[in-house]
Parts: sequence; C-alpha cells; structure tokens
Amino acid sequence: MLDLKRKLASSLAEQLNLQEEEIAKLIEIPPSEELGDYALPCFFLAKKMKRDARSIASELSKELSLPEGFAKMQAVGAYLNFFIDTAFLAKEVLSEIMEKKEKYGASEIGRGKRVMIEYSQPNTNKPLHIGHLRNDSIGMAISNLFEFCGYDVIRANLMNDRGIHICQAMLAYKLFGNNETPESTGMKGDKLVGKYYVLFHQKVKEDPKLNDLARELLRKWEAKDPETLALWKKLRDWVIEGFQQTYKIFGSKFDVIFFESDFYYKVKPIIEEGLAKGVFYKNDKGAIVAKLAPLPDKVVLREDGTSIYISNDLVLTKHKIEHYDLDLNIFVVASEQDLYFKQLFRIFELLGYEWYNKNEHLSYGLVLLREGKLKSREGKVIDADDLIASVTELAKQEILKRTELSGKELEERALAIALAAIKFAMLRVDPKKNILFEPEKSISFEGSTGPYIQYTYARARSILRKANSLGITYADADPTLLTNDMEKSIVKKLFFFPRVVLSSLEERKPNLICNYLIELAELFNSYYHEVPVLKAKEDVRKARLLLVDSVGRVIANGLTLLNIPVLEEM
RNA sequence: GGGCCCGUAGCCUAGUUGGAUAAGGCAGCAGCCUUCUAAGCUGCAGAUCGGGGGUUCGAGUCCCUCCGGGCCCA
Repeated sequence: MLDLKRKLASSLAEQLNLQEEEIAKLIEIPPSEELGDYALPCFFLAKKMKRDARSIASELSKELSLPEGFAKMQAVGAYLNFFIDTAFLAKEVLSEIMEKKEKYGASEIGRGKRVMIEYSQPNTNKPLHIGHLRNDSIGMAISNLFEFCGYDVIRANLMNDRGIHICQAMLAYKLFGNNETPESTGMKGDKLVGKYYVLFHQKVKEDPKLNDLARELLRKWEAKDPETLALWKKLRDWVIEGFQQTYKIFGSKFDVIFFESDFYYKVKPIIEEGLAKGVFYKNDKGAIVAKLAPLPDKVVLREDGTSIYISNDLVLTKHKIEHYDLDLNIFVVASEQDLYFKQLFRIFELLGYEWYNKNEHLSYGLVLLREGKLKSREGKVIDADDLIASVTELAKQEILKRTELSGKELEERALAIALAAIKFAMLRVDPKKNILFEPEKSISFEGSTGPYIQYTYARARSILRKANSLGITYADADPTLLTNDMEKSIVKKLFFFPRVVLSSLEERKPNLICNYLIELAELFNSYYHEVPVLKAKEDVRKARLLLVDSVGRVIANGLTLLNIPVLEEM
C-alpha cells in the first residue's frame, strides 16, 4: 500500500533531525484541497525554538526538499503545506486498483488471527424486527471488514430458545392455539408463534394466573417433561424456519449457530469454581451472586436454582474461546446490555482466565420509534419482513417509472435496491447513536442513501459497457493525462480507500465506509456531469475510462464490505 | 439515588482523534434531460457546534459543572 504520509514524515524527520513518529502524529490534512494535501503545523517548532511559527513555516518552505510523490510545498500562516504529485499518484493508485481488483483496500494485518463475531441473537418466540436488522447489518459489515483485513472470521448466531418468554408463547398457543400450524394458517412460523406471545401478554392482564401457569411450564421444561419438550421443539422449529427465510432475503449469514438450550444447564462447574475462588457468594436468600465491585453485583443463579440469562454466556463464552481457539470474541449487542457485558467479562477476569480480555462488546444504539422503544410483547415493533417487503414495493414502483422490467428481474432488482436503502440507513450512523426510525422518512432512495451509491456504480458501469460496445480499450491508458481538478480529487479519494477500511475496522465503525462512499459518489457524479468521457480525444478518453473503471471497482468493494448488493444497471 | 451513552441548521448526519473559513443529505426556493442513466447535477437560503466555566498559541473535539434525550442497575 502506497503510504505518502509516511514518506513525507520520514523525509521531514530526517531533514529536521526529529523522530519520524513525532512528525507523523503532527501531519494532518488541510480543510480544503486548495491549501494542500498534507500540512505540518509549525506551532511545536515555535515552542521549541522560541520563535514565531509563521516565520518558521515560511523559512522551511524554502529550505526543505520534497520526497518522491510530492510536487510542491507552500507556507500559509503557521502551516507548511504539501501538494501531492498527482500524476505520480494517479499512476500508482490506478494501477494498484487494476492489479488488486476486488482486493483493493484489503490488508493482511489480521493474518493468523481468528475472531468470532456473534450477532443477531434472536429469541425464538417472535419474529425478527428492525432492531435485528441494525444488528445484522453491523455484524455482517464488521465481519466482512475483519475478513478483508486478513482475519480468520467465524460468524456466529445465538438462538435464545429457552426461558420464561418462550414458555409464555408456548402457553398461549397451548390454551388458545387450536393446533394451528404454519401450513394451516399460511403464516410464517415465527409470525405464528409471535402472535401467541403477544396474545399471552393481552390475556395475562385479565387473568394474572397465566403467569403462574407459564412458570409451571418452565419448570416442566427444565425437568424435561416429554410433552412440554415436544411442544417447545415444534414451536421453536417453526420460528427458526421463519428466521432462515428472513436471513436469506436480508443476506445474513452464519458459520455456526449456538442454542442457549445446549449450554445454559452446564453452568454448575463454573458456579462451583466461582464459589471456591471467592468470586461468588451465596446471599441471605440463597441466590449465588458475583461480587464485582466497583460494578454492581450480579446474580448468577437464582435462589430456587433455576438459571438466568447469564448462565448461557458463562458457559458459551468459555466454550467459544477455548474450543475455537479465538484471538478475539466479539458480541454485537445493543447498548442496553453495556453493564451486562462489563459484568460478564469482569467475572472471567476475577476467575483468573487469562483470555478474559479477548472479549469485546460491540455496543450500538437502539432503534427507537416516535412512541419510544420497540415493545415486542405489545406487538409495537417494525417487523423485519414487513419492512423489507414494503421498501421493496417502493423500489419496484421507482424501477417501473424508468424501465419496463418485469418478472424475476424486476423482483431481484427491487429487492437489491430495498436492501441497499435499509442497510445503508442502518450503517451510515455512528453505531453508538440511537436511530429514530420514522417509517415514511427514514428509508429513501435519494441523497445520502444506499441506492444513490448503487446508482453511481451503475452509471460508471454503463460508460464502460458503451466503450466496450464501441470497441474502445484502455489497458494502455496513461493516468498522467488526468489533469483536471475533479480528476485529481477523485484519484486522491481512491487513494484513501485502504486507510478508511483500516480505521473503519479499528474503530468498529462501518459508518466510515458509508461516509467515504457518499463522498466518492458525490465527486464522481459531479465529474460525470461536467466532463465527457467517451467524447474526449483518444488518449484522454482512455485515461478517463481507466478512472471510471477504478471508481466503479472501489464503490463495488465498499458496498460488498457493507453487504450491500451491487447492480450493473438501475 | 448511582452508572454508561448521546446532544452540530426545522429534520437526519460528517467532522481524518486538539488545528486554518464547521461539511453533506432531507425538507424549502431558483435552475439543468434531442449529449456516457435526472435514483442525478448546479445555485440560494439555513449554525451563538445544548448552556456556562476551565486547560491551550489554538476547543465541535480534552477537563469540570449544569440542562435535555436514551439506556441500565438497586
């Protein structure tokens, strides 16, 4: 990877007799391109030399010599500004893109390291909702980023398939379900079971005894009562079948799926270990509690001996790290669980597992509605399938405004555009921030959206198709002919892609890729309007085609990282 | 009561980790399709960066405090 900043830093360090690291930290990018491509603020020298920063900058601009890849330097105020040799850059960057193709931007920093990324984590008593779509979007994008940077990635899902909420749905089905099935009702299995979960919470308001019955059902389930287990399995399989359909449409993929029911009950040895090591204690009611000061204490086993949610993670986390030999174990879970994960990781630290710091909670904000939080027990959610379907329908209408596609092609393109709109909306925001989701406003196809990026790619590809049909080739293009300002800006933008990929990974912020793609698309669309490609004279035309090709490839690489489909035509 | 996260134009967001004139999109207004796709482009208008203090040559960015929103714990 071409690293001009490092080149500059090392050259300046040598000439100024300073540490390269020190200089590299100071070098920054000026607020506007007219000022330069890199800048060295001279305040630190002013302090050192007890002189005015402005005069130092202006003096240095006359004395220093430039490393390869730079064309000019200029003092402006207290800043010493450097201009990249854009002809050099165009040659380097465009040939790197054409050589590495779909690997442009990739790296090997994770070579030999294995990371597991757990996301989605649905409860098997109700359908997936928009919160899962944000979770899956982030989980997939982060997984792709790790993979792109050379890590061995295991994408994991965890089905929360046990507990009182599962039994509540089971009970309502048992009492009011009339043996309905997905086949008999034509409903997706997750929708059918979800209906009874909501029904439970309606009925229990009139008849609080249902709570006791649900608890009774949970006890029977834990005691492996055959009839209860059969009902549980039947409903669970329906729900999971429904999830699989949604995952397939949305593009969520998993290498391994864990089930809470396979792990939670194996918690005993860890409980005993914790008691023996003095990390856990039995409180006056008889519950087992982890002592985590300064964090709040955490109950790990109820007084009646029944398991709670953390039982599963106590067992499963150990299993994951030890069995899969992980270097990093990431949980993509919403920010409401921030304290929970601090407590979980702290327990492993106190128990003395040296791998405790391989765990990471990738926390992200909630998707909120105008009315507040999603509440699935009241049925107050935005259903994932419904959202995808309605956005796909909107996309279809847009397509029909401009083409005469039909049948399978129409369906596929509409879905691709809908997914771009939804995923981009979920990913372009800093993961830490809550998203206020307003059905009519939040999903759009214009402006800073997924479809806008797809459209930009399709435009680039359209030019290349036309060139191809006219028999124009550009393998021998000369990138140094890209001399207008927009072309230079685009080349610089392309040059930055690998750096954006790295910061996006390191900061766990897929939104950096989104911002980058928006900026690249804006540059390219302006260029598209102002500068004719195919009408230019032969040698310039070739250079421009090479640029168009490169822009297309980088957009495609970015969209692929975000798990957003790329469209050749729109 | 305690803890964590967020606050940038009417709305949604950037802001390269403390630097130069705070940048886009939506909504609004005015333009641009016999020319490589108008899901686009160009221009106008819109910001005391939640308030106040502090650190610094320099603060949207760091520290303190208050206010507002979200989440969690007891």
